[in-house]
Amino acid sequence: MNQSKRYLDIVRDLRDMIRQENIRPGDRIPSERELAETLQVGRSTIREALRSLELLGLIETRRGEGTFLADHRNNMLVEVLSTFILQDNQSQKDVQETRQIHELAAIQTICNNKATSQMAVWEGFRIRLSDEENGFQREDFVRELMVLSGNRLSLKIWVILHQYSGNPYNGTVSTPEKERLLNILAAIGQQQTDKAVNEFKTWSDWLLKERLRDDS
Amino acid sequence: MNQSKRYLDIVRDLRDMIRQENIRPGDRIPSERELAETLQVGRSTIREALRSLELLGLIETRRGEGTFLADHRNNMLVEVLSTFILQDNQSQKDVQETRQIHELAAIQTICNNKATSQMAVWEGFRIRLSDEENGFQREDFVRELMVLSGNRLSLKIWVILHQYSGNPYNGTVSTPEKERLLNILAAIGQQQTDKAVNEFKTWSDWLLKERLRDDS
DNA sequence: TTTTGAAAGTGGTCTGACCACTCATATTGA
DNA sequence: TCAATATGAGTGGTCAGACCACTTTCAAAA
Repeated sequence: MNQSKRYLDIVRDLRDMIRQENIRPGDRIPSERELAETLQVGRSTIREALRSLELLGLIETRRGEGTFLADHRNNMLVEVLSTFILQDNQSQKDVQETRQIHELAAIQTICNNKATSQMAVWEGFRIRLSDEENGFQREDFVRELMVLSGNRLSLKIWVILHQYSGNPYNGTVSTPEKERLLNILAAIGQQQTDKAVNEFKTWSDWLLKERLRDDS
Repeated sequence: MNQSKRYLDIVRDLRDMIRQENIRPGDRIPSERELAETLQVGRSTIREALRSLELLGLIETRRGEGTFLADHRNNMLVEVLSTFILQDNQSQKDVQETRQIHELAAIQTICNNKATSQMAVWEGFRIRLSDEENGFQREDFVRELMVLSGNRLSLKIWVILHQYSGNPYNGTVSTPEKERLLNILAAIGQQQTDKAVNEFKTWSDWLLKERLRDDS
């Protein structure tokens, strides 16, 4: 009777359609008008369903082209949720802490895995650090850690938190920092997990303190 | 130039409005027509934004009554996402991993803090575990960990991931589990951080494996 | 006083109309 | 012939207006 929320049915129908026709990420799904015709509902109802799925990052729409099943690797779910979740108390401390949680977990994962701990990219960082000329971007290093940890969700969350943190790794390393970073890189290469984690934490905490001092 | 997606702006506007006017969960937000008038957009655009937020479980609409800010208990989000996203093993793995990252960080924080590690609530868990009659809900324990870690952002992320994970801690502990948990509780009480973390990880991993076996 | 029912307000849906944009194709110009 | 251009079909983005179904309110009727 009161089956309110027809757009929810549409969401279901879409899911089934995607399943049945084996539509894969990146593929195009029928146009809004076509779906409205097929499912016998108004176009606005179709759009409500599609917009919902879009906000969830499940589909992607391109004006003039069509609607596509999204590669959920880049979904905005986390972003949307964060903007809502972080509304009340802008507890910067929580954000910083949580960001670091993900970073430490990443470096731990990397150390515990022989393949990732021995990657050439670390040697590359070492060289760039030793090169006096070359400005070493902190963020490149940390982002590499997050990427190589292999956890895409964690990476996505980190990116958001990193932005919220006011890009704490922005800028190039100072001379006293270089030694610290070389230590971390060495620990990674030798799979000394605890040492790498601790050194990183020390560096990260120190950096944060510096930044606070600069602001005031 | 024209940034498409007006409804995304609406989402932002709504967030700001909710924040500014201090609208709390359960409170009513302006009607669709009112919002359309205020924000100078068509009602259908407003609806697209609202429907998106509804699917996320952030608002709740009742025909004839209005739209309300939701309590964060809605699990439609989980249902929809699990049917769309979680088919992918890698994603599933990422979610589980990320959830555990937050849990391990929480238990570590608790152990490192004398106040939280000595709280009476742990003694309460010990008693409940020893009591044969009393069914011990795993989830109560883990949620307590997350809450007492003091990081509200981490807690909120965890709640979401926990739902995504298919409530891995659902149910009561079996007899062989009790010893494991008692060990964890003991380690917490004695502030043996590493031990607590490792024991917890072992338990969590074991639980996950059990669950996978049950499913197949 | 209690009951009833009409009115106002709200979300749910549909229709039809434009607009802005993309892309494939036809047309034009060299 | 070939390249540049114009055009038209198709698509998502948005709007306005119209009903419908439902809830609440409150004044009129019993």
